[in-house]
Order: sequence, then structure tokens, then C-alpha cells
Amino acid sequence: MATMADVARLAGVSVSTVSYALSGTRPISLSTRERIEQAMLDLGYTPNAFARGLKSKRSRIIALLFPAHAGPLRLSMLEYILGASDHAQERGYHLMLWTTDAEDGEDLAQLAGQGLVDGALVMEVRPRDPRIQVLADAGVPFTMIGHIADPVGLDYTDTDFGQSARLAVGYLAEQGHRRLGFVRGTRGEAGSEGARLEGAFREAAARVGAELVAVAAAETVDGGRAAFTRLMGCDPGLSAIVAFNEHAVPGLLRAAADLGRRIPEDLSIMTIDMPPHVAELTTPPMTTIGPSASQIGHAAVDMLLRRLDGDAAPARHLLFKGELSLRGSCGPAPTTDHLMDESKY
Amino acid sequence: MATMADVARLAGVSVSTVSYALSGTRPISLSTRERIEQAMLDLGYTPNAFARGLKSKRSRIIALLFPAHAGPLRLSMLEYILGASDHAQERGYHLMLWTTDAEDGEDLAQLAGQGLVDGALVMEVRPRDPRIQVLADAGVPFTMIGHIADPVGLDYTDTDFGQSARLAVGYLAEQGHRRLGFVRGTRGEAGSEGARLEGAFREAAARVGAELVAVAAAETVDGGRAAFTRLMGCDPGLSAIVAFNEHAVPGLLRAAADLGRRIPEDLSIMTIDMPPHVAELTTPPMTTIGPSASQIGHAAVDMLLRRLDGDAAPARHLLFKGELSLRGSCGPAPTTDHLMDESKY
DNA sequence: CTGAAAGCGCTTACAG
DNA sequence: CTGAAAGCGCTTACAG
Repeated sequence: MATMADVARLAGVSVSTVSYALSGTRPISLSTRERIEQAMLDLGYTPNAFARGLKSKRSRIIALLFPAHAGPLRLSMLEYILGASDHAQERGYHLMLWTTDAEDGEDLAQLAGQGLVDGALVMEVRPRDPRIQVLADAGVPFTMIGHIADPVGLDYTDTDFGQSARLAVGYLAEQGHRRLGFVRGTRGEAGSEGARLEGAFREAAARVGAELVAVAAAETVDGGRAAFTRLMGCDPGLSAIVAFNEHAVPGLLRAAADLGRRIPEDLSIMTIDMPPHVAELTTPPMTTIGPSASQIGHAAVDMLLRRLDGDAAPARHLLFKGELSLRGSCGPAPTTDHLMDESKY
Repeated sequence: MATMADVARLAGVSVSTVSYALSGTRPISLSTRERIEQAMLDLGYTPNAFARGLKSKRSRIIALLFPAHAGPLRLSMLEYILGASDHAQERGYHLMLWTTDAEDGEDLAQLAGQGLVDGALVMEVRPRDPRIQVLADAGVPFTMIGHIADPVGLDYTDTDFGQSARLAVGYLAEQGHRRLGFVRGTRGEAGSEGARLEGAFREAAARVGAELVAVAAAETVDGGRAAFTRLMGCDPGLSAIVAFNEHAVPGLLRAAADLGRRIPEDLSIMTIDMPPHVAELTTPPMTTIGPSASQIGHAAVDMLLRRLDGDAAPARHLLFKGELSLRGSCGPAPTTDHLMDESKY
């Protein structure tokens, strides 16, 4: 590999001149610049990333913290990762994947201490996520995708849960649904995504005068079945279910089929954050709601790089609107339910 | 951040002694070692990765080349990535994600030239993949997941297509299927995964005396529908379809339903390389065949690290057996077909 | 068993 | 507009 000294020699200048030509941080005469550029081309020169990082204290590497073992995988996770990675590379940064769970914080402190990364993106953030404190202590700037219970002073990107819930419930209400079910995952502690989204749906339902029962489901087929049974136990008359738990969807569908409930004629089902190709696999294909995961990943990188560029503005919280993708799993509420509803009044 | 000089000062030794204590490359007296370890703990010392990389010419970083825009995403890709990342971290390496397509090779040559990575893992390898030459020219050791048309002298891990095809066809033959359909993706040039797997299925079918018709399908719902129509046009009597194209599965299922073909009573469908949670989404759930993606990612890292440790053995080709996961989408061949078959003789 | 010193390839004040 | 030189924080012969 050619070094900067090689380039300087070939161009007949000093290494510092080569360095300045490369960074553009001081004026270089045209003829000198041209000789340097030619020399770099001739030698196939690429600056050594380690020397640069050692001296400049900037590595142009950002870490993506993804706790791979914290739960089942979903395709949307890959979309976040690729959205972030693509944009980091566009901006001239490398993206390093840290998949150790680092729950104890020990490993993560190690990693952060190496000075390898300029900043970090934190995925799958939980209400009291120990990683946040570790990063703060290590002085590593970071942006969250999602957020901890108390995100004051911290940058994050997230789904606009309020808007998503209003959009979903509004659509279902238009279709005549007045009794809704909501299924989240098992990790529903206060402040978790599941809990926040459930709250948003409750509010949205109240706003349109609909009833809502919510249950948690394990991220398995049986979990979905059990959730369906519990929902129907709570409200046998519910006509639509919103699932914030991709892995419970097969169980929901099968339990419904076992009871002879046709979808969408007897029961509507909507899923949150399920990518199109996955949504097409069910029969009928799933109507879904959610923001673009790759867009969120992209925006998280932008937020982080802004901090790395020295922006000292107050913390930003960037929310992304969910979009409704109509497929076949939602339809008008069944008429019999309408009659039942009306007979109550 | 504490430096090695800080540790040396606190422990009352020279920096070189600290360095040797850390690397273990020369004997250090117990008392000295203890003082050094205590000092490192007290200071929360972590070696600076850049200084280490600059001096030692080893970064302990490997790149994972994943062309994010080369086609639609599948969950198994995330499994490869996480399998590789996890194992790299276990072995003390960092994994850097390179998702630029780098088809022209220019970007990739840039990246490889920075000296940032000790080696690379190449995913989604195509028969004549320009990335391979770029890496070879840059002197970056690498391991492929999949392989180019002529992989002589190159390390790779891959699915054992022959075994997978024999297992799949053997199972279908046991169930009485004698006329099979095969659906691959659009990129079916000679030497591609699709072409190789198709060849393996042809051989396996011939071995058990079954007929096989193969078609390509676009990675869309409509692509799947069109493929179904073409298959049925070629052989209206086929009773089982193997899909090496996850994205075409919804179209296949719907086209079959449109013709009133029940699954699995009238038609069996099997999918290659579809993760369990995705396989559960269809009705009935998909019977699948394939190796563990995370295992392949893990093994690819092992292969690469062995080279980085100086292993000069001949190139290794490591094939992984596919496993059959029986779910609901395959069953015995319909009896009417049996009768039709027999009436021919 | 331990230390002093050179040097990896850059960046960046300092000097002209 | 350009150069000589210090120094980033390590590793590793060289010397004892």
C-alpha cells in the first residue's frame, strides 16, 4: 500500500502539503494540487484509516447496537439496519454492527472505551435500558431508535404512535368497527413500545367512541392462539383486532379459522410494522400500518452525524408517521354486530 | 481516556511492560502483572484501537459485504448477518457492514484500500462477481457465502444443494409425487444459486424416476401467479411444487386457490430457505427445507479467521446440509393423479 | 524478567 | 502558498 510519503515523493512536495490537499483545509496552488492528484492516482493511494483515526480522534465509524438475542427476529429490523448502513456510507461513515447483548454493560463499556467509534445508534431500546448510561459514561454520542422511559435531553427517532393509532382506529371506525382488540408482545412494561402503543390505541378508540380490549401474547403461534381466546373471552362481539406482534399473527389467524370466523367478513385483522412481502404471505394478505423502517434508520444516522459535526442544539425527537397499506385482511364490520350494537341502545 | 502511559506510570513500570502484560507475549513477574492489572482496573483502561491497528497492521475488524440493493430482502439474510456478527464478536473481532453495491468495484477498492479491515465476508455472491477480483487485487483475504462460477483456490461456505434436493425429492416421492414443479428467481444465469439448485433437483428427480418442470418467477406476487400458470401449462398433472423464491410464494398460493386446488390435498408446496416464523404465516404453514443461515454465517467467520491466523492450507469448501421442516403444505399425492399416472402404463 | 527507543502513517500547530 | 517537526498511543525489535 502506498503511503502519503510515497505520494509526496512522487509529487515532489512535503507530506503536509499532501495532507492539506487531501483535506482541503488550506489553499494549495493549482499546479501543486494537480501533481499531487496525479501521484495519488498513479500509486492508487488510499489514506490509512488507522493513522488518520489515531491523529484526528475521529474514526468516521459509527456503531449500530442491535441486541440480537433480545427477542425473535423480524424483517423490519433488517430494514432499519440497511437504511442506517446505506446512509452512513453515503455520508462517508462506516457502520459497525454490535450484536452482543451487553446487558450487563461490561462488554459495551469495553467496546465504547476502545475509541473505535465516533458515535452509536441504539436499536431496540427498552424503558430502562442500561446501555444508555454506559454510552453516556463513556462519552460516546448516540441516537436512539425508540427511546427510554425518560428521554429528556436525548436524541431519538421513533414511530408517531399517536398518529398511527388514530389513523388505524379511524379507518376501522369508518368501516363500522366499534369493538376492537389489541395484541402486543410479552415485553409490555410501562414505557415500552407495546405499552405506549396500547395507550395510544386506547386514546384513539375513546376518541371515536369505540371499545378496546388489550392482551399480551407470546411471540409464537400458540401465543397468538391464546391471545385470541382471551380477547374473545373479554369481548365476544369484537370485530377487529390490531396486532403489534408479528409472531402471534399465525396463531390469531388459525384460532379464528377454528371458530369459523372468516377474515375479513367476520373479523378484520391489522398488523403493525409488517413489511409488504411478509404481509402478502397470509390469506388474505394483511392490511398493515407503520412507518418506513429504512427511513427511520436513515434519519437516525442524520441525527447522530449532526451531533458529531458539533451541533449543540437541544435534543431532537423525530417522529415518523405510520402509513396504512390496505390489503385484504380488513373489511366492513359484520352487519350482525351492527345490529347487536344497536340493540344495546 | 486513560492511555497505556497512564497505566505504566500508576503501576511504576514502562509502557512496553504494560504492552507485553496485555498481549502475554513475554513472561512478566506475578507482582508486576498484578500491579499493572490493578492500575488498568483503577483507570478503566481500554487500549486504543487505532494506535494498535496502526502499529500491528491488524485491525481485528472484518467487513461483511452485503449488496443491499441487489434484490428483495429476506429474513434469512438477517440470520446470516447476525450469525456472522455474533461469532466475530465472540472471537474478538468487529464486524463492519458494507452495503454499497460496489458493482463497479471503484467504491469497494477504495474501502479495501483503507487498510481498515483484516478480511472480508462476501454475501450474495453471483457467478461472475466483480467484487471477488477487487478483493483479490487489494490483497484482502476473504470467504464467500455461496460462490462464483469458478471458485478454485477460494474459500467458501454454501448450502449442500445436492443433498437438499435429494432430501426434498425423496420426501415428495415417498408421498407419491412423481411430477414436480420447480420455481426459482429471476437471476438464473449459469452457475447462479437458482441454476445450481435447479440442476440438483433435476438430478434428484431423475434418480427417483420423477418428472420435473422448472420455471423462473419474478420476486413478486404476480411473478408467482405467472409461474403457476406456466407450470400448469407445462404439466397439468403436477402434484408438488418446490419454490426457491420466497417472494413468489403468495402468488403461487393464490393462483392455486383460484383454480380450486387445495393445499396440500390437491397440491403440495415446499419452500427453500424460509425461516420458521415466516413459514407459519401461510395457510397451511409451509413445509420448508434449508440449512441454518446463522450456522453458515458462523462458519464463514471461522474460515476467514483461520486464514487471518496464517493458515495456508488449500482452499476449503464447506457445505451445509439442508433440513426438512414438515409443516402443513405438503401431503400425499392426490389419488386421482396416481390413477392417471398408472393409466399411462 | 524489564526498559528505552524507534516507528506505524497520518494531522496540525508553528514558522516562513 | 509551502515545509519541517511534533505527536497521536500503541508494538516490537534491541539491549541489558
